[in-house]
Amino acid sequence: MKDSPDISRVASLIGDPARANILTALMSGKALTATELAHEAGVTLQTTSAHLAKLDEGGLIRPRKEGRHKYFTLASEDVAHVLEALMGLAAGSGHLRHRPGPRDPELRHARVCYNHLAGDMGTQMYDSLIARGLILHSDKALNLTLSGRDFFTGLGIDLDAFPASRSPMCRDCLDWSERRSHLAGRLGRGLLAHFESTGWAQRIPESRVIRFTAPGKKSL
Amino acid sequence: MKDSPDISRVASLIGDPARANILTALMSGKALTATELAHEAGVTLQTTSAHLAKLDEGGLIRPRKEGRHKYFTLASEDVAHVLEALMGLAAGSGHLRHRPGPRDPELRHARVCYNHLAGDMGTQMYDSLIARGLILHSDKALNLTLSGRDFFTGLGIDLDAFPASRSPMCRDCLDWSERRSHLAGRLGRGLLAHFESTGWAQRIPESRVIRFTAPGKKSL
DNA sequence: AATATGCTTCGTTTACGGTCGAACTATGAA
DNA sequence: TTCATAGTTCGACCGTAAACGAAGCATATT
Repeated sequence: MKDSPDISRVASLIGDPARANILTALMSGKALTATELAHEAGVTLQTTSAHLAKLDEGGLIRPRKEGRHKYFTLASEDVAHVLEALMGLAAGSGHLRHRPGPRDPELRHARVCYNHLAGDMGTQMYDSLIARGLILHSDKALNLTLSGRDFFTGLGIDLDAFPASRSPMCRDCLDWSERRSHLAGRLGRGLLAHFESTGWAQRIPESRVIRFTAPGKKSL
Repeated sequence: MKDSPDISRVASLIGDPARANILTALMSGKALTATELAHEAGVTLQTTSAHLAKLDEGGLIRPRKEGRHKYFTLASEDVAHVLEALMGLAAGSGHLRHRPGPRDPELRHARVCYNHLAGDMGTQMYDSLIARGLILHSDKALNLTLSGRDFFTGLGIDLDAFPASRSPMCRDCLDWSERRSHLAGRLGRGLLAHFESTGWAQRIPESRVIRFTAPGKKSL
């Protein structure tokens, strides 16, 4: 009767509106403080503190103390993956009670999904990388090819400089808006960081929208 | 402030223990009646009826009236995908309060995940199919190759006989136990059905365990 | 030291939702 | 028709947890 992992614990954590807002805000990949998250969630700091404690205890977020601030990030890419999948369901199954405001088309076009590029631009880039043989779907997961390695180093991206965390180099993540894969993983994060540092793209503050500049559009 | 789809609605639906049990039971892919689900969930029929109404209203399950019975199934593969992803989080993030009972290793070895094969056997089969060039990762998704088409028809599986639903022919779905991809989609369902009809495998009643017979093990 | 800022803990209130008993509807069997 | 089984609806109860005010720590800044 109790054979599968206990879904309801995690799901009920995400199920509270305030906590869902917190997690959605953290999908940007930026580390946010408790007060910032309180503002995002629309509740006071006290209740936010309680929520953050529960999310931490549930393993969904990871705290980091820095001076008198406490920064929070999502605990892993798996969490981000689950959240995107849930957004897909929520967007599909009616109940999209956010009327398509002015920023919505921009969100579908290009947005940040836990520090990598998502939306229409994200899936286009993913397709292009596959078509040019720079990344490859091997047995189990996505892998970087040799020519891909050359390509990215030629672009001025130092692949070995990435922190050697346990997260894979390449990973696919599916969009709730496009319902197709885009590139995640260390390479996905590195690419977006590169776009920003070269001025090809910039994040719009207080949202997940990414806007590409004119020179940035020629990269495809 | 309200730019992404509303996650909390869906998540809170899954967040209730009784409903989570119901959804987990439906992961077997079999259509179950309200009373069966009530038994699964451990609550009375009245409350189950309320839960089922909410799950239906939320678009997670789909009812089907058959005589005086009412059968329920998951609404789509996307729902199953989200549930598996949640199981992955729940299994990873501590709190696996189901002590590894006798059936647990069997579950990790081979189980049914919304009518297709999952677990160790599932990912092995997936890898083997890819390695032999029978299915291919193209731009966006998984595709059946021509040689794959021949192979399966040679095996006695009539691909065109599958109901031409909107769900894709091939699809990858990731395991909570193996943390790797296995084959889903119409082909995945068809293969498992084929295994059962030829006597290579059989489902263990009242669980998601699949047990392979001796002749079935030679198929790899 | 003194003050300010960021966050946590405590205690209380409040409200929402899960639960079941009992009565009602619907479909099938005798 | 009558009885039985499957499911729904209603109403009331109850528990839990979300929310905030107020006070308590902790880490800066002056």
